Amino acid sequence: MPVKTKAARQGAGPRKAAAPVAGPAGREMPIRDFSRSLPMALLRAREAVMRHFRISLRAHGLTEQQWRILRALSAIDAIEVTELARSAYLLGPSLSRILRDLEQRGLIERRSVKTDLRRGIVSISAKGLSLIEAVAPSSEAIYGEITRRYGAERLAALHEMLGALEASLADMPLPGSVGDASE
Amino acid sequence: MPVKTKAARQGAGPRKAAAPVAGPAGREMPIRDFSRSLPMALLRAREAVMRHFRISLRAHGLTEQQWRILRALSAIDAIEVTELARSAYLLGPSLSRILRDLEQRGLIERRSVKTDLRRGIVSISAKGLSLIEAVAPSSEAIYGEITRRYGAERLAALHEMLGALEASLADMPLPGSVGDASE
DNA sequence: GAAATATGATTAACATGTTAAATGAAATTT
DNA sequence: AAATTTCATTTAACATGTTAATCATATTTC
Repeated sequence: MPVKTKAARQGAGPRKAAAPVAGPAGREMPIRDFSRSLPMALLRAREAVMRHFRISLRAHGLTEQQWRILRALSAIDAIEVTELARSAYLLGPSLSRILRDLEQRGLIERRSVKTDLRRGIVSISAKGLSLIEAVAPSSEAIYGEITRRYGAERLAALHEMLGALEASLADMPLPGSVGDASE
Repeated sequence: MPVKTKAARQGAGPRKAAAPVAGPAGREMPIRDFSRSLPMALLRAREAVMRHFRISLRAHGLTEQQWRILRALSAIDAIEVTELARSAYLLGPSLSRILRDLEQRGLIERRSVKTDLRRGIVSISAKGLSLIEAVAPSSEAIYGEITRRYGAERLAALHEMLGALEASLADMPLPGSVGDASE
């Protein structure tokens, strides 16, 4: 019988050192454990929220990203592709693919700027607006229930802290820029 | 049943657009704007953090998910695939693909449980451990700088709030379960 | 005003997220 | 024991994330 392989449930232990210490496997653990990983905590929290919306969106034939785009478009008359990418927080290539699909489905409309043929302009169609109005109620209901469970004030505080985190790192230099001669 | 299907009461917060109001385009905005979207806020915060780590990982030929797996494996002697999926927070199919790749690269080792040939056992190899030790320093440095900028206490508080959010929604019924006859 | 450069958008290539289905093995039922 | 069901894992199919390359149009430079 091999070692007890059920040591996977980390996180409850009092081990907190950032320096290498002996782990359950007897090896040195060069880094903090998962429970202290910020990206992981953000990912888990986001997934806990999103799995509720995903079901609702899927019932309407929309992915999360498609919904973000339609939502962004519903708030304005028209917008350039680059601007839309920022607004919906998508990378260019993803947006490009999704717009192609949404256009084929008749949910959006496209044209180009006459003074600069490189730029594309996107707007939501009547059909797209209808779809949003069809999805919005359940989406709002889910958001309401989440707010009720977590608490409106706590939710507002979380929003503030997330925004502050983003702001804190906005001007943090990326590795590989100046000062890192390890390459 | 679970959620009140009427306009999610905005609670105490400064309500902005719980009910449809006219937006910049003159249309009705059926839902809250992006800046108040919790999934979006979590996504943006996570990306603000991850973009720093991604560069470092990429320099070592690793993706974020591959790193999560190696990290989880480094803390234990061996682990079953299903358990590893929970530990690294990956879905089965993703894990399956990544393990195949990591094994071909010699970073992990696999075998199967003799008493149950369905189950696979995974462990990190010496080469995998070396890679972790090579990546860990810059990873820790990045984490340290993030902590310094955001503040250790604030970071701990954020962790707590994220965990609480996850816990709040753990038993929240998903749409489509009992009581929702809107389909 | 043509060549060089810069910019907006798309395409390409590969990795992962997500859901459904298939595969193979063990447990259960008949 | 054979048939069925359950379980662990993998494969399949499609959508997106990510980086690099491409294409067309604009701007700059000489």
